[in-house]
Amino acid sequence: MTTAKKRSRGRPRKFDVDVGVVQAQALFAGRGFDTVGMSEICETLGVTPTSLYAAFGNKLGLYTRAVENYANSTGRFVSAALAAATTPFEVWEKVLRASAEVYSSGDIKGCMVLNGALMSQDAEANALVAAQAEATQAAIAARLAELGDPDPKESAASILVLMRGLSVSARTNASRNDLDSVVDLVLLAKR
Amino acid sequence: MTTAKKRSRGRPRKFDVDVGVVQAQALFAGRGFDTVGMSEICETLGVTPTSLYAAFGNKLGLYTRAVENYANSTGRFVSAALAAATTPFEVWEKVLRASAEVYSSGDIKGCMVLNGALMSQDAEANALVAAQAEATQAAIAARLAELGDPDPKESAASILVLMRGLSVSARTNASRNDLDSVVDLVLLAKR
DNA sequence: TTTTTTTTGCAGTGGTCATTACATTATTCT
DNA sequence: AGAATAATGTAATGACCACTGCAAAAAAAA
Repeated sequence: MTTAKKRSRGRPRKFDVDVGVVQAQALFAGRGFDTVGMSEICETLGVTPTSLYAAFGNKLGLYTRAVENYANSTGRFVSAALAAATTPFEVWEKVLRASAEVYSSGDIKGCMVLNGALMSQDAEANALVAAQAEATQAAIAARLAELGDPDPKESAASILVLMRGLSVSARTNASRNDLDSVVDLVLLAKR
Repeated sequence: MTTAKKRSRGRPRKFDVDVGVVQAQALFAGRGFDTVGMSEICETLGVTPTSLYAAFGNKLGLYTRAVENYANSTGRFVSAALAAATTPFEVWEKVLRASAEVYSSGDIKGCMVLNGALMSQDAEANALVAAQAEATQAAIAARLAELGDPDPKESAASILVLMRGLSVSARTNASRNDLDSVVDLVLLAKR
């Protein structure tokens, strides 16, 4: 669903907006909202502040695009896991296993949304990622309910607590094996 | 072990350094290293920048004192739990239950050390809390080894992943009950 | 009382932050 | 060609950042 680039009136853009969002996403995912400077983003994208603001409005606008893009790319693994699960247990299994894998792979560790909630003092930026996390939790609860879980809301809340642990640990120091061990342990209890 | 306040030469301090550390700790614990400004700390303590820098050197010096103070007060619950445990299972039980309780009580949710690692871009501040977290993990591993755990290092790593999940969740949105549910689940597996 | 030591208050340092005014340039529509 | 539109580059904006120079003030030591 890459945006169709139809030429409109006026001077053409020097840079690709979608590519810019992806580059900004990488910066924000790595260090959160506050500590990534607009000047740094400008350097990375090879664009002047004027152009950046013309394209995204302000920093929060760009961050919003970045979070949306994350949810629609990397973050898709959750809904994929939910779709693949055929029992409540499989929801736990597939979501947590995928989390451990996704969060510990690549050069930026952890989840942009879950980690982002801790990394900012900006109220609006926090609200953005908080809403995203809540939506994910709600989706998990809905799927669990569909599959007959007796207490889908509590289960979904627990899964999110565990995902946060995996995400933050991946970012700080934990190995892939450390994450898998925790998942194994939890699944042992749910079996 | 409150520092004995012996009068030395020179003009006396207008503020109590130990009290200042506690107040600064509250600010840092709530929002991390970067986003708490020295000017804000000055206002809170009722002190000018000059006095603050005379007392603590620089921002990192004050943060260091704050983290140390946290480790020696709130953070003591871990070593207390370790001392009370008489089996490897009890290490899991007492550490995780105490974590859920401590992290969800008070007005500042979560652990200053575990959350702090995510909240800063400053390399030295990060190294400080990372070292503190590693020390805690090592202490858990040592106690597990003492009590005959077959793989104390992996167990300690898992416990820290779970503690991070509890801490971050407490800070973002989770209820006490959400945290307890996860602990119950894990203990079920370890039983 | 005078000297020494330490902290204080005031006012600023250079630097970085997100954001923008202004004029210019490149494109499409008429 | 000429008007309309939307991007561009240059250069700056005020606000805030951690941090400090300097002189006055308050205590102990001489």
